[in-house]
Amino acid sequence: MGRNSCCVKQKLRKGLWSPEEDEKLYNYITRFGVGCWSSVPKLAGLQRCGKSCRLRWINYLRPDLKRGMFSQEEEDLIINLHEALGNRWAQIAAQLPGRTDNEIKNFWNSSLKKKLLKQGVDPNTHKLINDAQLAIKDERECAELSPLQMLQQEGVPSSASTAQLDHQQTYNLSSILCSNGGKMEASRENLNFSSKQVYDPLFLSEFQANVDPDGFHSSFLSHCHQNLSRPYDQSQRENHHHHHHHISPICGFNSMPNLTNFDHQNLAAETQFSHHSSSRTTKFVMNEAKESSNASFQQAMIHINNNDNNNNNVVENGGSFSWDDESKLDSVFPFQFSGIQIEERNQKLQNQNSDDFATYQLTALPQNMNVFNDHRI
DNA sequence: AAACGGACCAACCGCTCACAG
DNA sequence: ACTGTGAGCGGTTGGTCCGTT
Repeated sequence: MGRNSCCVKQKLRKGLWSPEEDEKLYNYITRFGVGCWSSVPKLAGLQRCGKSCRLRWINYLRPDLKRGMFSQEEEDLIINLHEALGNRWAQIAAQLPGRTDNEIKNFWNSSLKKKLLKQGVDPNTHKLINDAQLAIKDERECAELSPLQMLQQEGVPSSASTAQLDHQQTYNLSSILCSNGGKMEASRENLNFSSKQVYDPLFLSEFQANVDPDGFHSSFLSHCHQNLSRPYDQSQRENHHHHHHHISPICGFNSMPNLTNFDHQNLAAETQFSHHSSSRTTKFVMNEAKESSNASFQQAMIHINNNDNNNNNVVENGGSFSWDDESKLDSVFPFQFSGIQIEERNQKLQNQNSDDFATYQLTALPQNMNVFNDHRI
């Protein structure tokens, strides 16, 4: 007998969110921020559990969400990060502003996995399917071969399409290449990540800090209100369709995401939280590795950097990464600190020698609950 | 036209972790 | 040290759409 979920226990609503529910949650969060998720549904007038509200906000309502198809750059980054991090979707998502872990996870399971398999790459190990045999081979021999030679040796026809070969070479470089020591391969197992749970100290507190004093993102809401008259089913269907074709024509509370680019850009500019969270999380990951002086992790990151350099110049210093150069840390990932975030970081650096972004809390905003008491739905 | 199966994705579930008391 | 609670994460499920037979 499994235990009942919180929703069952409290006889709360489950399933898809209605536009009205979305509107309530959106209005509430934009006005008051998130104090404690478990109290949000009550205060927002929703028959949902806090968990469900949190998920809805993170995966759908957050105004900084990017929608539509994953770009080639994003796709490459996901594959590279997955190779280094495994199924740590939240950490992967932290490097892709505007994307949620759920979105990336779904994309991976429904698309990328198959894509890699088609290319003869095991999506779990990121090695060529035949690499089980390859692993048994003398590592020294492996170190002496170029990736291309190895692919050829493994029976990958030299007539394989250039694109495919390039892809394989790129994504399997760290798997195939053996460094001089023969033990520098970046794999999930030897990354030796801290088992400590990594919270992306998300947008929430930052969002709260950026909420319009009037309590509304007027551009977003006015746009939404214009569209609220759309029949739910109709808009849902249309959106589903459009989502597949990567067009976000309207903005309303439907059960599919549909922020327009215009809205997204405006709101992202206002709030900036995903960049913030990305940087923090990146810092955390970096510091974890830095502190553990784990060469494999560093190698993994360099590997990612090198690939990114090859692909789209995301990183500046892939070949000569140095942990000691704090200023370079920020350039390792494309999402920079900005504004208040820099101030915050500098303070941190001053206060505690720059080494502890992991200690950032997801600061629950309105500790003064009177704010909530004044709120009537 | 109906049935079927696959793809996609939002949402749920159960677990772990952090933290306060 | 222990316990309860809330937050967050990753795996999984279930609903919907669409293409094929």
